[in-house]
Amino acid sequence: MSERPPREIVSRRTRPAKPPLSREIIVSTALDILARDGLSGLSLRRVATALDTGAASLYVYLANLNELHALMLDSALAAVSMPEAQNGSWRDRLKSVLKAYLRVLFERQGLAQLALSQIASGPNSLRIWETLLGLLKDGGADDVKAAWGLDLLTLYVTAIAAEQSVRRASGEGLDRVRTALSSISSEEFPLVFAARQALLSDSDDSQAGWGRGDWALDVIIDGVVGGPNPSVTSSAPKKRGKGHKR
Amino acid sequence: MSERPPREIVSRRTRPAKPPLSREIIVSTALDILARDGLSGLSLRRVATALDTGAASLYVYLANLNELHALMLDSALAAVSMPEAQNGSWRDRLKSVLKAYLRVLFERQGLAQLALSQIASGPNSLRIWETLLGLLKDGGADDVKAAWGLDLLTLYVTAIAAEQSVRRASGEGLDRVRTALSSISSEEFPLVFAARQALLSDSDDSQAGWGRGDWALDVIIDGVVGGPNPSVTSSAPKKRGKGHKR
DNA sequence: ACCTGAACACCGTTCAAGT
DNA sequence: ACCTGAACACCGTTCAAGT
Repeated sequence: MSERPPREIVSRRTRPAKPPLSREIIVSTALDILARDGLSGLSLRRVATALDTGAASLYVYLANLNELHALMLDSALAAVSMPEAQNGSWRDRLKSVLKAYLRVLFERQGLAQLALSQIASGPNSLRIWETLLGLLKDGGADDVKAAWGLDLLTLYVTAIAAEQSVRRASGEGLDRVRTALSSISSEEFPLVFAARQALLSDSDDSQAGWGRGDWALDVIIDGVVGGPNPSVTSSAPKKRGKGHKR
Repeated sequence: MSERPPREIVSRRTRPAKPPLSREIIVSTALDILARDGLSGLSLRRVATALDTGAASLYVYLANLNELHALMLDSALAAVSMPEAQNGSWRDRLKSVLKAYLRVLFERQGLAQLALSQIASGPNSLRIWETLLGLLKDGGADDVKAAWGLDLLTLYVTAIAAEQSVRRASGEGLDRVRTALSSISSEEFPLVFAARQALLSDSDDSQAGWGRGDWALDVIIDGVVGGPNPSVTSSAPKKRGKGHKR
């Protein structure tokens, strides 16, 4: 009778039926971890732990860590909102998409780094590409120019976001520059010395790295839309007004 | 007499006096490993092994892996050659420096990734900055524009190099895009479908990602030098020739 | 001061074994 | 088919101990 102690009765509720694993759950859990701990805090083991399983279990749904990264990126890009059909000029709409893109990369620590090493090519990326190509063509770019412009603009936005969020994460980076700049001799590097204010202001317009970024977008858009072959307006960003020679 | 076996005589040459450790030796060894095995093959442990010591020994010379990365980057940038004083126009010289920069980042697997996460700020970076600022001012940029332009141009070059070398390393990335693009429905994404040729050609001009890159540099340079405030020539890349109104 | 081995707390990935 | 634990071959960094 007392051979074995009475069975311990444990409600199943204590450890509720785990939701079955799935790509989606894995990806969204990974994005949560990314948001909380940054890229360096993200690992398959941690994702697995958060899902109350072992790392090996994830390999049923993922080929490897790299694939998880790609899926995370595309999933996050779902949040890039497209402009309403006819809100403002093509240029305003183009910039608004690019800013939305930047904002998404910026909001999640480390997402931009993923974007740089991935070339997002999932469905959400395609949706963004389609929109950007359309807007560039609205601006007068031909097929080739639009394609190059798409690449240049997204690369730029991604690089901006990556540069700044890496610094946010590692901290040191910016300090290193600051000290390097503050200890410069005006004789050895006169121009750098003179420009050190402006050079530091780059990363200072905190929030979204904007202001300078807005200028840069205009610069690039102008170059893409106007450009080498003599066609279309080749005007400067805000208002140049004079030349629309053909 | 025969208590102990005769002392084994080993020439010191067999394991020659190790050269003393130093930052320089550590950095150059690390760069060798980077060149051979790429960024993913670089670790403090491997550097230590190559130097015939233990990883812990490196901490006398380095605060951490991050510092090693920064030192490696600046050391590699020593190879960026500056243009001879008066070879060609400021624009040609500017582009030649940027291309030299790109070439260096491109030659060593993984160096570009370091550059993105570091903001090179060692002596060699400063030398490059100084040169670029001078050339931009030669082109008519004011202080602020030159500083922004410096940042925009180096960021672009770094991003180009990083994007392509990551792909070279991970292989998968580009294939993923290729398959994604080839299976696109012309109904869902008509513009992407139409542009798929041009989109893929990006990364195809292998060697240095040039051609398209040359165009992009001109676009950016034009934007920086000409620009929002009405001054200077606001001309398109190759030859616009007409306006040098001031 | 410099170097070392061992330890700590992690990684991604594979594999045999369970259900 | 899906999940698991254990193992493999790695990491960066710290620390007590040696010279």
